[in-house]
Amino acid sequence: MSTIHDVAKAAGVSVSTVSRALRGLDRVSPQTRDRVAKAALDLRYVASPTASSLASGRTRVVAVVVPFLTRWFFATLISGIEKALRRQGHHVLLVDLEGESYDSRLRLSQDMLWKRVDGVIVLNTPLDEQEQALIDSLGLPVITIGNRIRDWPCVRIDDRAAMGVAVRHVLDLGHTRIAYVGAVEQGTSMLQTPRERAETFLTTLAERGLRCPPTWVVGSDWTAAGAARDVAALLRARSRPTAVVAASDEMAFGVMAAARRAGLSVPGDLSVVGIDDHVLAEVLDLTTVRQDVPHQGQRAAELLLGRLLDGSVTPPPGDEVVPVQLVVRGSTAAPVRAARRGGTSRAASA
Amino acid sequence: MSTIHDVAKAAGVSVSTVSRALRGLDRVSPQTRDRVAKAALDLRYVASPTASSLASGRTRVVAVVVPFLTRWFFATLISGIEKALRRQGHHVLLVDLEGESYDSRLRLSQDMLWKRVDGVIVLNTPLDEQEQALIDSLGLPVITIGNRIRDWPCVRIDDRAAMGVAVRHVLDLGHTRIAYVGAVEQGTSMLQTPRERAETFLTTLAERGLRCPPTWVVGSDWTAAGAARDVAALLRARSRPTAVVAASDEMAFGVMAAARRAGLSVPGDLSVVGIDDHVLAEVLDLTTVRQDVPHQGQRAAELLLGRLLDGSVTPPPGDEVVPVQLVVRGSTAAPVRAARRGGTSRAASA
DNA sequence: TTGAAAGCGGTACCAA
DNA sequence: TTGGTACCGCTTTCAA
Repeated sequence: MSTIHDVAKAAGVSVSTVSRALRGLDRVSPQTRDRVAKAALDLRYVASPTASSLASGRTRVVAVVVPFLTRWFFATLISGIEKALRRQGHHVLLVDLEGESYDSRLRLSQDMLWKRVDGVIVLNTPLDEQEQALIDSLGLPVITIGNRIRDWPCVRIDDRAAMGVAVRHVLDLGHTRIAYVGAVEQGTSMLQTPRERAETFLTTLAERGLRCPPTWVVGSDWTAAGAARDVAALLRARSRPTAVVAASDEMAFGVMAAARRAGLSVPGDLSVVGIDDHVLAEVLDLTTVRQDVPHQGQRAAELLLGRLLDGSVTPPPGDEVVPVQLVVRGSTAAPVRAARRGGTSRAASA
Repeated sequence: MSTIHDVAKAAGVSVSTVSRALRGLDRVSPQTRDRVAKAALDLRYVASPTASSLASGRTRVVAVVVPFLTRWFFATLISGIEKALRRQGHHVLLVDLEGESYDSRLRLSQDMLWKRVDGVIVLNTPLDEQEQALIDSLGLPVITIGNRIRDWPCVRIDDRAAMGVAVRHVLDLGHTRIAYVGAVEQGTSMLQTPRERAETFLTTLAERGLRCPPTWVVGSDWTAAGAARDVAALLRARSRPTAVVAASDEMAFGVMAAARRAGLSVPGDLSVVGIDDHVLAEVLDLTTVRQDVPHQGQRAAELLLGRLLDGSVTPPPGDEVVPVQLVVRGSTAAPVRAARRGGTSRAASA
């Protein structure tokens, strides 16, 4: 492949001129610019990103830090980020923190970032003090998504508002016996989303003068399979809820599956509502609170690029909160009278 | 941050020695090595990857080319790749080819790869001649996953065998009225997987002396929602199949949803089988043919690393074919007698 | 076993 | 508007 020197020679100018001309800087005459452009094209010249990076100190690469990426939510975010970055000639370096076990994730280390990226986007991951200090010491700008970390700009939905919408939806349908899936033991996770959603579930019930027995607030690993396991007992109990609010659509899928296995029909015997509008929510006919995931990725990328491309761009004053919207589908309905009896009305299908 | 010169000064040696010592090359005395290591540690020195790349010509970055990454299959592959690469100090640069519309994907271009990565892993994407020539001219080693491209090593399952297993499963249950979802119009896609699975569906039926009416082989965009749309008419017809074979689990989910909407029970009125063992397959109780997706990503990464780390490693002789396995769950059962009547037994839930 | 020095391929400052 | 030329920070001969 050809270098900048080849282009300079072919165009009959110096390498400095080639560099300026190709990057669109001013102080290059139109004729010169054309000549250089033509020479570059002829030689199929593309500047070595590694050389430019070394010389300029900018890599045009952004690290996207994810707790794991096999989940629809993260993959979709990344897709949105990638597209927005690419539009500005930037690239995504994936940093997957998923460790061997569920809780032991990898730690962000210097060699993942140092001189490798110009900025960082952190997806729904709480970073510890050391990791935050590392990023600071490297002088990297950061945007977070979903989970706030100190004063770094954050793109997110209002988790409390979203949960409020979900809960009020089933309340408005007339439900009073409502369970919750997605609670996380206090201190187990530093994530705001599980905590805020769970809290809001309880406070929203309280606003209507309702209370929920502790056993009806069940923890979960936030997977569909986990949620199905976790609510199974609840649904087979003599006294069972008429509605389940899940903190995410994936868990809601698990709840619907568990209901079916317990011989309960949805929404006849049990209403189920989630949050996200997962790609499968429509086909599985799940009522949910939609959030625009690709958009959040895009916005995070744009905010970061704003700082990267124009250092003078002031960091946005507060978080960027993206609106949510209730999407009513077939998994919720008004409760049937006398729903207090056990759920044994119909045989399970399997 | 400190540079190699700082370390050299601190250790009282030359930069060349630091370079050798830190990279574990021989011809460095143990004492010197220790001294350098200590100095590097003290200074929190991490070599600038951009500088090493420029000097060495190696970036320790691998491009992972995906048609889109919001699908479980791709996200899971990437996760497997990332972990395997990281173990060897390599990184993933994401190249998402998803374009604005479904068919108009981005083309691989020189500036995505040139001097940016040491190798390429292509996930289930057919590259055109130009793109192949580009990679050749850049001298990059390539591993493909799922879809074979010329003689580049490919990690994949045997699509024909997998489909054979799925079809024979429903045949063995006694089904004779079997439909298929996931056909792709000839020439529309250069992908081998859709073609081979569809072909094998038909030939496997033929082996048992069965034939399938053309209208029972339905095309699809390979999404759950698409499949649900595409089979809806089929399931409401007077004369309907007792089983549907879907070319992927996501489509199978769509078929199950469509069945439910048509008032058909699964597997009572309709058996459904897919391929993949999607993360949601278990909870949705779908019978499927499992493939180990993370493993395929891992193997592809390992094959590539073999060539990257030791140029003398001979490229593997043929494709690396990963085994599949039938996983029988609750979505398949023997057909009920007189299943020929229309599906109107039960009201849809929504 | 160690050190000196010439690149790697650009960028950016300064002079012309 | 252009060209000359020090770097950017590390790798890699080649000598010592």
